[in-house]
Amino acid sequence: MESECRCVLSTDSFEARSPAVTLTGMSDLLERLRGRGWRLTAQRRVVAEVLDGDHVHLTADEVHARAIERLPEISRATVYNTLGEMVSIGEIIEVATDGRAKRYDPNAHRPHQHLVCSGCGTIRDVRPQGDPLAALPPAERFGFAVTAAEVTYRGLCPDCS
Amino acid sequence: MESECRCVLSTDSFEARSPAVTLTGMSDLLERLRGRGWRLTAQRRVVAEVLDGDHVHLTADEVHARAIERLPEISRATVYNTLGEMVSIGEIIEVATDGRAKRYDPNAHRPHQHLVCSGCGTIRDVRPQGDPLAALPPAERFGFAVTAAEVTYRGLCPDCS
DNA sequence: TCCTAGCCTGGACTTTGTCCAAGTCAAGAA
DNA sequence: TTCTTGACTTGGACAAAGTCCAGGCTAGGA
Repeated sequence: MESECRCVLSTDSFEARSPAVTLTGMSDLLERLRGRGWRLTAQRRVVAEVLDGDHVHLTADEVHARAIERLPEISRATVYNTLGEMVSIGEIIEVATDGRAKRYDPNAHRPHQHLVCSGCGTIRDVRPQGDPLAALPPAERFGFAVTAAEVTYRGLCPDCS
Repeated sequence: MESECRCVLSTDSFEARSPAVTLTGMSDLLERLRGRGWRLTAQRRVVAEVLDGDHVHLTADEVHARAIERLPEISRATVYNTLGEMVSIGEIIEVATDGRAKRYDPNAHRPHQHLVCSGCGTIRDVRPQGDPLAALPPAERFGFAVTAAEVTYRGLCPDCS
């Protein structure tokens, strides 16, 4: 279901490794965090590493479980705090596709929507054509200042259908 | 967090409709439930009554609170069970707009989307133009059999902006 | 009126998320 | 390099939302 990320490197090796495509995004993230005056702790580094990749939509608990593999003493509270902070500064996106646990999407700097499998829950990032906001006529806005539209497409993935 | 917002007048005043319309919808629902072989208990009747109306998006707890006013001994478990059953047979819709408690929307037989105030949480039913599904090109479907698209518009309501 | 499958109840339990006091440490200053 | 300090982390308690279950109740058919 969840895309298994093969980039399981140690915390230390992380910033020293070659600039592979997936890593660029992460270095950018860590640099941006430092630029905001964040202290770069091992915990924050690990949370950022765990969230690296495309089509990554982990719950806080999943992030914690993967973080523990690299940094066994990291606490649940720290994972929640770090995720919350990253969301509040717009570095990652909170996704609520099922009314259960929130999921966290590191792909915050490229506008996209989500395609969810009704069978297994797999989520893919997708880019529909046009601007979904444009489909809402003024008469249907009830005086709201509408600024965003989130679309969740649903269906069965190849494995479930 | 729930609406301090005065733009949510009473449910009834909104579309200036006649009371008859409302009641018809409810009778229909109860009739449909009976038609499915449901035993019509006082508890189910009360849950259906509480959910009646336009732009109604209550949490399970809110449904329970209102149900208790009419039937003090109704239990939380019964409310959850009844809501779950109504959702599973398609008579009401589950809405997850904020990653907190699910909300329940009785307007299941008219296709619509939701407009949510980022300030106070108020939710309105809206009808965008066109079919949002059509905006997702085959190349972006990853082999999924896509069957539905849920759109959540966000912005500030007149009172919050 | 009686019977019984289906429904309801209260409470225990799980999952998800928040809060806090006390200890730890990253990074700038000396 | 060492020191200092305020930001960060920890573990545990707590809260909110939802699920499960044994036992009692009842709608509706016989």
